[in-house]
Amino acid sequence: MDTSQRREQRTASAAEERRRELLEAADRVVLRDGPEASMNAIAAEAGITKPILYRHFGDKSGLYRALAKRHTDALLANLRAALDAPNERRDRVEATLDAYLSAIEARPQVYRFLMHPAENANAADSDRGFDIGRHSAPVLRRMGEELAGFIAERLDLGPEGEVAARVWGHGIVGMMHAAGDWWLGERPVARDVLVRHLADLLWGRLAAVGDRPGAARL
Amino acid sequence: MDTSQRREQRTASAAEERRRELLEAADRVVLRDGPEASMNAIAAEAGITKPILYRHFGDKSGLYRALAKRHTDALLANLRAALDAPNERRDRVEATLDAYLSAIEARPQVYRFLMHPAENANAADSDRGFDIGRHSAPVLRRMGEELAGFIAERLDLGPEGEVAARVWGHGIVGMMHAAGDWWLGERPVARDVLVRHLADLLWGRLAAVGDRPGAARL
DNA sequence: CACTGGGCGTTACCGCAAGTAACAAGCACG
DNA sequence: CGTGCTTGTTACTTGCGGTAACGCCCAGTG
Repeated sequence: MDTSQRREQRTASAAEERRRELLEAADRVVLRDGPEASMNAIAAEAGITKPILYRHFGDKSGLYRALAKRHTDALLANLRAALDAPNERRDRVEATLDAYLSAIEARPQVYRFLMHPAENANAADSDRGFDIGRHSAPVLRRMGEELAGFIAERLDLGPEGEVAARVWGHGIVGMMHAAGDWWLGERPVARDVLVRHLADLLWGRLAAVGDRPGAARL
Repeated sequence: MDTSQRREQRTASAAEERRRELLEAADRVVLRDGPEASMNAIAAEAGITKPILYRHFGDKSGLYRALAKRHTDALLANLRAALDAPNERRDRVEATLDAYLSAIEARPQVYRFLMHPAENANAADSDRGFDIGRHSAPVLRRMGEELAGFIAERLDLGPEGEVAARVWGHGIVGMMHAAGDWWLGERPVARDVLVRHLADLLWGRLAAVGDRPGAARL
């Protein structure tokens, strides 16, 4: 069936094109109204109605996952570039922190969408309520895994190196995220100051610094 | 109006008692069904109907905030105790990490409830969608602030000490949270191993460790 | 040419959860 | 007794995610 194959290809590529358009419409709405945007609103922005969205993405979390993937891919590319530069280790760490913080500072709406926790579509947990764990946003998981792989590959951590790298990867990402979230809300200092303090923390200053002179109680 | 005062006091204390009962019923339901429990289910568990819940707590996020406060208070008390012990700094840090991880390991349902992000009742953001920042769960914010205060009080961080302490407080809490969340999901190692790796990270091992021997590209 | 199948699109609906209005009963106090 | 407050109810509205059932168009086929 030659003709039918061609037909399939053509319709398939057209469908993908359509899907991209729908994603872009969804992106506009989500960046305007936040993650609580309704499917109706997204469909309206795309000039269509709900059932089409559902045909393309299954359900809302499917749409949001597709949307999050795009932004996450872009962000990860930035971070990888910063982490992979041929500098001193400290410089690379600072550059990576700065890249992340620049991203969330420049596009807080994207940040908000990526962190909002409505994209948890696990299939095999219905019989028992045991979907504990996995509360960080997928973007954080991916960043953590990525960084873990990088650490395991580049650093000599000896035995237990695999586990240590994973702990460090997720831990460092969590540190960056929490500090960034706090900073984004209050904005008490300039970005480079924040970066320096975080790098200091990672560089062991917590262990090196002395007790406070006047601290009577301890 | 002596009698009316007494009456007020009595009814007030009775209302508080009732409120406690309602909170305990809500707690049972939430720990059984997860944070997506419906107000109907909670009311049923308490043996009443919805409007009474709304009279007591305003709305669902009010109820959840009251519920979260209890658990957060308890958790913070534990952490404070671990952090305040008269040991070496490293021992105290490890004890605190272990206290947190023990808590989330022992009662993952509580953890799940505390981390779920449905308790965001900000009042002054309706005109513009600018409630960016503040995506971590309130429990993380509180832990971060608490730790920041502790650090600022005990450690001699020189100038910029206030800011540095806040960055570190939120950063360390975020590190602990992210690593704990990952660990709780996969459970690849025992708790004390995780604690050691996290403490190593805080103690600057990231800076101290060498490049991997076979790492050609760099 | 008539015809038929499948993708695009619609309207109209279901179920469910948050939140509210309006009303009923117990009970202390004047 | 009756008045007012708290506790409680039923029954509703609104808004969302998700779906069923149907119309349209148009490429290929006999």
